[in-house]
Amino acid sequence: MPRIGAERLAHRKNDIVAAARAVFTERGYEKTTMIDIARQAGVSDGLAYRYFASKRDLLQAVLDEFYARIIAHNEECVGRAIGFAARLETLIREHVRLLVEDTGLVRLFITEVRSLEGYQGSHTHELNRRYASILTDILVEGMEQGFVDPSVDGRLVRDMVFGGIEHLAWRRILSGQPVDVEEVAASITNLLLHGIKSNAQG
Amino acid sequence: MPRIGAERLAHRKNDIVAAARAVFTERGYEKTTMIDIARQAGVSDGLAYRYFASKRDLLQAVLDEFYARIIAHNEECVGRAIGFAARLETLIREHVRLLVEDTGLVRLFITEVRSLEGYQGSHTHELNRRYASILTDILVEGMEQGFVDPSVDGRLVRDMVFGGIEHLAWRRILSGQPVDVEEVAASITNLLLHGIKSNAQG
Amino acid sequence: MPRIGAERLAHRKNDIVAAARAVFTERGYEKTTMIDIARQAGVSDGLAYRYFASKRDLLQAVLDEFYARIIAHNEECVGRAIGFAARLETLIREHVRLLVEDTGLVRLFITEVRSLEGYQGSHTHELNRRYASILTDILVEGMEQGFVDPSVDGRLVRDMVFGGIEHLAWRRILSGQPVDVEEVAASITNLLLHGIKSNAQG
Amino acid sequence: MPRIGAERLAHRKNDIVAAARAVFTERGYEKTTMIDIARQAGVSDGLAYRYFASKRDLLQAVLDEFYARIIAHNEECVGRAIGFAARLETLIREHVRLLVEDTGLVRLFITEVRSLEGYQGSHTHELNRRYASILTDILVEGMEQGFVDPSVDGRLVRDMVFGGIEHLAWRRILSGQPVDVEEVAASITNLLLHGIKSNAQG
DNA sequence: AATGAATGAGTTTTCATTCAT
DNA sequence: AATGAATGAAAACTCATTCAT
Repeated sequence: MPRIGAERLAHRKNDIVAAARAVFTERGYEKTTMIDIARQAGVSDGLAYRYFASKRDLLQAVLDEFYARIIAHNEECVGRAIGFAARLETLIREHVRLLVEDTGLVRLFITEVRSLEGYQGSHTHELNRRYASILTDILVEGMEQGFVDPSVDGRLVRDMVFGGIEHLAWRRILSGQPVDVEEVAASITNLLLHGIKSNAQG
Repeated sequence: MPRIGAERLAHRKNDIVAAARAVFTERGYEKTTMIDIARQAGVSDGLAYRYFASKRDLLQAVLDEFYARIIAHNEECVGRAIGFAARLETLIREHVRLLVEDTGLVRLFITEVRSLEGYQGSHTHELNRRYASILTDILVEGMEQGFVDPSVDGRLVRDMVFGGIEHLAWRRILSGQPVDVEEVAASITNLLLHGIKSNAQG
Repeated sequence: MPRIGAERLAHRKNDIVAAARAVFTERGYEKTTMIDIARQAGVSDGLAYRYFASKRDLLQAVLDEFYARIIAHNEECVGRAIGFAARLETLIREHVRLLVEDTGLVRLFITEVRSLEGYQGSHTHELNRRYASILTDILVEGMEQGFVDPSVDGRLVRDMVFGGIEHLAWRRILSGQPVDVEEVAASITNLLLHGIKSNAQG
Repeated sequence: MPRIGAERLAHRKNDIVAAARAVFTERGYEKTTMIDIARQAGVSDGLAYRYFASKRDLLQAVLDEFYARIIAHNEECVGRAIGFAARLETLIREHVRLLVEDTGLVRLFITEVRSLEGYQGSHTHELNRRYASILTDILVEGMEQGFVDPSVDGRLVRDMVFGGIEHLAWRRILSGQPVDVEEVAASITNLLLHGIKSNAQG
């Protein structure tokens, strides 16, 4: 007599992950209790353990879901853009948007994911790799088409783009100033393409 | 008649701060216990409380000491360099060196300092501001001398430099690959100055 | 679907309060630990915190329960007695009985309740007031009926009765001598009514 | 080379007892730390242990000194009064004064002395006995001279007087109202002598 | 499947007491 | 005699996790 189908089960599980995301991003991993999460999900704390073996696993699920979502989103956006410059700016724009709209999740990611034991080789690491490859692919294509200087180190660009935007997002968060996503993305793209050097001097 | 002078006292205090730095950077703030720190310092846990009123205070001390050290170091290095490009590369180089040599501390800083209650307007915030101004000053000077395009947003550059190097350091740490500080600094400086665009296309 | 009903819940809570009463009265508030109480109640220390937010709260609960019990008991006994003298003696008798049977609780009350922060205006204060008013009401009635000298200060009488019995109870406890409640109550009532002065001299 | 004589030694000891009295009475025994006491006495915390083997011993010393003082004071005052009624009122007056002026010490006494292990047969118990005997002696004398009804139980009177005044003092402390020592003493004496019964009815 | 009562190890912090100097 | 650094044994309280119902 299966009264509750796989559908309902998955639904419950999603509820719990959603609740965990909400509380983790608000309070941070350490300061969040399983009861906080359960209450937020409208279930008992015991039930969470039916779906997730530990608090850590729940974090993993939140992070994976986040990654999957942004990879899908950004891949799609970039796929729709045509040409090197447009693709690059699109990715930068969507990444800025992400950081600005999902700061809590990003912070959670940054502070926790890297301390996840066995990160190397983990599913999360693989997702991370895939996310990064969106940019890498754009750069490789750009190089092949002659838009990008062949001496440029793709990994360095990746660090500057993702690290720089992260830093920017935090600074804005702290100061409370709103961010104009389009404008900031344009500026970053421009900076990345041409650097800071004055043409007069160059 | 204190037989144990202020010297020994300060020494002990330094021992405890050093131990705290070591353990905090290895395990993170939340996962570190006062007993861990005390044991590392070779003292009892009770003694740590003679010098620091709380675990939080100890973190503050670690962070402040760190900031003071790097500000002094980088200001001095930059001060010795002559000319815009040299100054910029010097700062980037020293920042890379810092992140690579002190990754744990940087991570601690990033994950904890920003969640410090009352960060805005705090002593730490002021130190942060001062550290950032080293780069800002270089850029302003560079603009005045015509090396930097006037349309460049200094804060954006700051984000790209500090955020990018941070990201780079982390990636290297995770992968365990060694970093050639001089080479990486040169690459970053070059990237920052000229961007990624191919001259052939530009 | 809670399988363990409110009944069981209340039962547990009562167990813990009872255990707290036992240990507090034996060892005093400060010297009692939550583990002492939990062990006495046959539960873990963590569980006590499910029911009471703090050790202080547990004390409050013990005190309130005590007060409620004695107010109900004494009001009922006094209500059944007819006439001023009988009412007065009844209250004195029941108060003596209380002190003799519940000395530990009374001591707890005396030593702790008065140092309770925010005692003034608290629920406990209100209960205290109500307990005191049982005697006050008897005295007022006695005055109206001409049994009590109008110049008598009711509050003073209250102090003599409650304070005196308290003192007596303690002395007896220390010496370990049994107390004949009826006899002592009669003596106190007599003393209170007529004073110590010899009629021969009066 | 005895540089510091017994005199200075005794002086130090007195300083420490005085400091202990001040802090104990203000904060209570449990909440007072040895460092509080040492600081108040202007000495190091280690030194206190040269004079007193433990915190408990220090409490004992404070209590003994207090007892010795009030016994001497009250015995002297009572000794100067002439006649039963005057002696009785004098003792009551001085006891009220004591409670009102030294509330902290009295509270300390009440809350701590009775939990002193081995109170029975202790020096403090002996002092207590002696203090009580001041009143007993007055009553015995009063009986012999026909002022006091022979059926009166001296111990009961003692309880009413000491317990009653204690209760009164606390009530006043809590309410913050000032106490007119002379007036209150007169009222209590009157109540004790004549009781509350209306003459009209008696 | 679902609950939430129950556990107990772990955390920060305090403080009486000791002892090298 | 005097100091105060140092200890370590608690204590209050929290929370991930388990399990009877």
